[in-house]
Amino acid sequence: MSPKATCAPDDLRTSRDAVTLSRFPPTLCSPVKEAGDASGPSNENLPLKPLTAVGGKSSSVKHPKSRCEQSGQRGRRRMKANDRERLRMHNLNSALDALRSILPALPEDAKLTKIETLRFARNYIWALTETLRMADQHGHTPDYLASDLSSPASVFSAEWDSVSPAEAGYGTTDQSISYKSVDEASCKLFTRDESSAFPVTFYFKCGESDLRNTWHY
DNA sequence: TAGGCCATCTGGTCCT
DNA sequence: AGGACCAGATGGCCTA
Repeated sequence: MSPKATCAPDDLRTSRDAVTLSRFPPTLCSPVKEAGDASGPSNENLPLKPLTAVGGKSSSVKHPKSRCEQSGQRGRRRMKANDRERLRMHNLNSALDALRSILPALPEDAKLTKIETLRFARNYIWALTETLRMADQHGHTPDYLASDLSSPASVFSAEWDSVSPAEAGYGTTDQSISYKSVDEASCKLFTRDESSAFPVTFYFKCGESDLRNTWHY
């Protein structure tokens, strides 16, 4: 984006020290009403974390006079902007949590980081798409999965378990996940149909590498 | 203790 | 004018 400006007005100029000294819990500088007003229509049930020290998670920092305490329109605008930004990031984190929830479950205490979640999701979607493609090649694509294979977004993992064998007319398609580490996991997809091309095991990666260059089964 | 991750503040830019 | 989005900066927490 744009380079940072270095010519802010004196009253708002941000030296490192100034920024540091300005950080303290929003509760101390943001009227409750304003924090609520900053929310959009979908924020009421957003579980806001306890307000913490600015720039950190502890409340043990001192709270010297900061920009937040400035009076005047500019200070109020900045406070409202901070509230909106905080809310925006909370919404972003909620979306990431929702994404984590539909990815194969991780072992306890192995929550994916943000970047790992995005990379894992990308590779997982790709692997599922490959699975469908292979099943299609072997003539084992149930109707309910025979959607447009070029559109991975139309495939939801929940669907694997959502149709009974009788409904689908095929062996049950299922998956089991095992993790070698947070960075690498294998996903075994199989059916009970003996003649099927399954089981197939995909190796997922959460790291930087492109799954399409490294995957195997 | 260093490094990774995270939440938050902040100012700039773009859009409505 | 105000809101959304973005990236830089900063400090706290956690772990190897």
